[in-house]
Amino acid sequence: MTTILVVEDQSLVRDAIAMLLSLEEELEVVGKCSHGQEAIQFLENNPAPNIILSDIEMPQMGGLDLAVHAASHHIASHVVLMTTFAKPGYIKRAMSVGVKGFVLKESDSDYLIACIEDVIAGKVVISTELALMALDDNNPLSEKEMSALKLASEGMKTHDIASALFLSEGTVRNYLSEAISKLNATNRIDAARIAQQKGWL
Amino acid sequence: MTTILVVEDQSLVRDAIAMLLSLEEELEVVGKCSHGQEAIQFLENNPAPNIILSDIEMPQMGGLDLAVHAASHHIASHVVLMTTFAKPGYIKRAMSVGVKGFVLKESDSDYLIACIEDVIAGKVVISTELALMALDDNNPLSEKEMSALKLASEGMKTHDIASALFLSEGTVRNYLSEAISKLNATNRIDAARIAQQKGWL
DNA sequence: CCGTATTGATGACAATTGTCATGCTGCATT
DNA sequence: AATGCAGCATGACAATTGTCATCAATACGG
Repeated sequence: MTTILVVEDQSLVRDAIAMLLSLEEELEVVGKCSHGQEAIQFLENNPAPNIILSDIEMPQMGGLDLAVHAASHHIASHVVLMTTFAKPGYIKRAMSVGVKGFVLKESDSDYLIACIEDVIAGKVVISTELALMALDDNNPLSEKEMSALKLASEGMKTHDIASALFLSEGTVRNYLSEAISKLNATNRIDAARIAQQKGWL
Repeated sequence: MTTILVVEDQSLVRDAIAMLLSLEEELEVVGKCSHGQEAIQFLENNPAPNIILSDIEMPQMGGLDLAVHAASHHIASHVVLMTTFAKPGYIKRAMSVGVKGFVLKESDSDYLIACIEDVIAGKVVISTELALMALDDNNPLSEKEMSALKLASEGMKTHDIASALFLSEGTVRNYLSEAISKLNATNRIDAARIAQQKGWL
């Protein structure tokens, strides 16, 4: 019997997927959480499930951060992530964090179940389409540029970004300028949009 | 027996919800479509189901347009819409188009099933929370301000926005300034973020 | 018909943002 | 050691963006 923890913020979807999985003979849903924080709570108070099936984009804490937590706390669960959008950056980050499976919500339910079985059997599952996309994903931004752009996308002014990153305003403006030019954007808003779309923030 | 057509673009979610519903004794899923166009095809070639359960945001054709089609073609189905975010504008439009139920994906599966039963029983179902939200939908932005903000959020420069809206640059800057102040934002990025979050763009 | 809000539109001015030239590392190549 | 290269950091300057006072046009109530 394979035990599964389902993490997904929309309860309708969470319930539906949990139901779908529990109809399978060899699968058992042992927990349902609505975001990463809740999942961590669950993991602290319960034996590790065989599979943690989590959405990526969630309020509070997303699936990638949950995977990081699981890895760093030596939790013996395989992590499988689901996502609506195929953002190359997500895939790379997921792989580097030891995620075992990556499923698009566009794919159908049979695929999800097959994926879980394969992961239990020791495989790492990711659709070829996604793998290719992750390969030619050459994020040109440096760490600093990304962090500056991230803060800018949240509406912070140059001055605030500068003090948050312990830099002078000029430096921040330079990073953003670099990002704008590397992404062929017209301004920081545009740059942030492009980077977010690729999953780089 | 109540017959249902499920319309939702993410197949994983579509399959899961269809499964969830068909576990109920008195419900029968007679069709699954991935967007409005497909649903219209289905309706042309099949008897009208009792319920059309559709997502709102979909590629090709969304749930609101599907509801319009159903109403104007005198299709004897009750339309129930699902949505991720509670955007007041959606609710108002849905009601004016004769939609019988409105369910957030945040709500749980029992609620969805209860909602379907109530709609079949002749009621119009919308959670109090949503109804109130639609009522005090105090969007402080004017049409012009919204359109300017929308374009700004896509990374356009003042100059481009001005020519797109046939205004002078000064006017555009003024609209954006108004929007920034009304939303207590620090700059246009921040304002766009806030407005988007409220579903005003 | 007249005051008086309200809304749309604008430019002057101030503040913020974007670009660029310039040093300064450290690191891999030659 | 010398060279080239990438990232980091900065300030000067130019361009864009935000604020504000102002002026029409329209609407409303007396």
